[in-house]
Amino acid sequence: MSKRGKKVEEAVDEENGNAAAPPEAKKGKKGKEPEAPILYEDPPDKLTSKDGSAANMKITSWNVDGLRAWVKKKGLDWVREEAPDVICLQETKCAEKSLPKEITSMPEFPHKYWSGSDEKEGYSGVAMLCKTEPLNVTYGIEKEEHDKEGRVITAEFASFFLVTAYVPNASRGLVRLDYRKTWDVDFRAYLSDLDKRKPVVLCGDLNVAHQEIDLKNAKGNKKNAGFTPEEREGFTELLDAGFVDSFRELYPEQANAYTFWTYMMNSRSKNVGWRLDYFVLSKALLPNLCDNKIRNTAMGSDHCPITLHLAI
Amino acid sequence: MSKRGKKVEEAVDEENGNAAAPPEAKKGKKGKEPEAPILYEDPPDKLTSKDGSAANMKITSWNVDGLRAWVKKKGLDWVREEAPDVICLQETKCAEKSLPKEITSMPEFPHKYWSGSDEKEGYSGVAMLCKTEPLNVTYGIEKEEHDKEGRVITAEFASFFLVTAYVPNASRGLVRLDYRKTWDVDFRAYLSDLDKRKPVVLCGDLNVAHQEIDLKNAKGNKKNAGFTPEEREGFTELLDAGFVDSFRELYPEQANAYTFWTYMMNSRSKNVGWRLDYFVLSKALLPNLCDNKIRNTAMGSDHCPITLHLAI
DNA sequence: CTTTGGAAG
DNA sequence: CTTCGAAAG
Repeated sequence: MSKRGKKVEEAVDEENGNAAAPPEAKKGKKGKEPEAPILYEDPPDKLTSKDGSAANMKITSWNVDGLRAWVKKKGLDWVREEAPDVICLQETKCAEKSLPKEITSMPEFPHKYWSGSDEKEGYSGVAMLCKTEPLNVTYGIEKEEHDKEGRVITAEFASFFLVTAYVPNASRGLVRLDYRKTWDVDFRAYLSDLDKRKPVVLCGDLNVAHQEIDLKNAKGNKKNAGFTPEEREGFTELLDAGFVDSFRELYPEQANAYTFWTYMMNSRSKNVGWRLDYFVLSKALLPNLCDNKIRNTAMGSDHCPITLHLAI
Repeated sequence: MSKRGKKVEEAVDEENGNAAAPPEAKKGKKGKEPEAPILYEDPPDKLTSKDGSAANMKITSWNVDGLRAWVKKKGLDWVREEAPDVICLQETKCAEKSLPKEITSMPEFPHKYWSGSDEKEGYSGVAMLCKTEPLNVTYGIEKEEHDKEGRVITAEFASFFLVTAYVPNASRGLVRLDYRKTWDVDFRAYLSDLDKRKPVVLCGDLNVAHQEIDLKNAKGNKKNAGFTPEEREGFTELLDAGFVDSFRELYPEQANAYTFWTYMMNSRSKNVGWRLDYFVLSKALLPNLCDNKIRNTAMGSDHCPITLHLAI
């Protein structure tokens, strides 16, 4: 009577999902060859920019995959320890009135901004918590059709715009890839417009692994959400518009550095992951870039947090 | 954006639900008077019948409110300790193919019978596990319209029929009370027919508290599922058809003896409960009745198990 | 309050 | 595998 045997679910993942099951993992199941996982250890924080200026702005971004569950799993303790100036959260999946008071009352961040899905409760949603008050805060990307799912918050600071985004997933079977393409065009236009006014820091779950180096199983995922040519091209076009992927800028050859691992098939313990979370900077900010950390030991979500150090 | 603030839910319970919030509980909230709960301690098992015969048949019934969760909460450890000859389970909410192997492989009960809902997965469902093989086992009550929700299993033994039932809940707002009345009529006819052939032991969640003594908050629940005049009358009519409520037969004045406590409002710790689970016997079995225990210290569900001792 | 299957990731 | 809201109790 059950409609979801284990085998059925795994089959779906392998065909359509972004589960990232590598050939090795599948072999391991049948032929019994565990294969030692290739882990990634993030190096110590570099706290100076290229020209030697000291980092003085720390921004963290984390797709929490359900704010309430993440709070229960002590996500906020980690944030307190990390102590960024701004913490950006994606996939909060929580209406404002249902927010746990552990976070709404957090004194470390007196300035808190929330955006949730208008329609589906418990879907999407982003947040930005700041130590110091931004000059201005806006929601969405100024396009009606994109601004009903709580995906973008923009904060204006003295010398830059900070944009946090939860980019639409193209979904199983790529049923939402067409919409995603439209989003990519419009989002890029939005960022380019901002960039004309002040340099931009974009952070969040951009739901794409840009190059083969950015996920474990490139070969098997070319037709899966997050690694289609269309999504990858979208990211390339964003960079071509005058932005840089700060992690890749700093570590051009670093493989096995991921920010997301599906909960399925023990992917995280095997480091079968994807780099989906980014700090993308206006080129004008390159001199201010100190480091882009991947905090892959922080638990509480299927994504890990990333942290940007700027000297600004 | 959220549609379920705490206040809204409680209001629903108080108006329509069988939440059994007593006036005291409500007062306690506002006026701060905790009120010491009146607990019930089940007496030691009596293992002889009225005429002095020794108990030799032990039957346990438990509404597990989700077999899989109940197994995780060590319900089977309790069953092993109790060691009945037959264990009857209600609200298994589990298709046969999804049963945990901890129970399907249980060697103590080589003879296992399952009945699940044909339509809604994870809804209703009953089971009967036996040490010795019944002469015959049937499912349902021989009425098409009632037999699609996995509510009844009947096992024929040498000297009696054992019927386990999960009687339909009249539901919030009594939306299913009309159906329940039909059920009560047809179920009674089914039991009477069986009774013509051999005496009957009926056990399970009959989803009615018969008299005021059978729940904490009689006054407040007269319009709520489980204590409407119609449901109570249905039970009376069953007794009038030649059956006895074995617990009440043995303990006619015993108040505060309940088998169900809503998970809401800490009802169990306050013993704000209902007696919804019964062993109902054909009158012919009265000489065989030794005891009807209420195992209210057994945890793992919002119901507790009950155990019948027969000398037969 | 807690369980379940279903949508989504 | 895990989140969430929905239906049900």
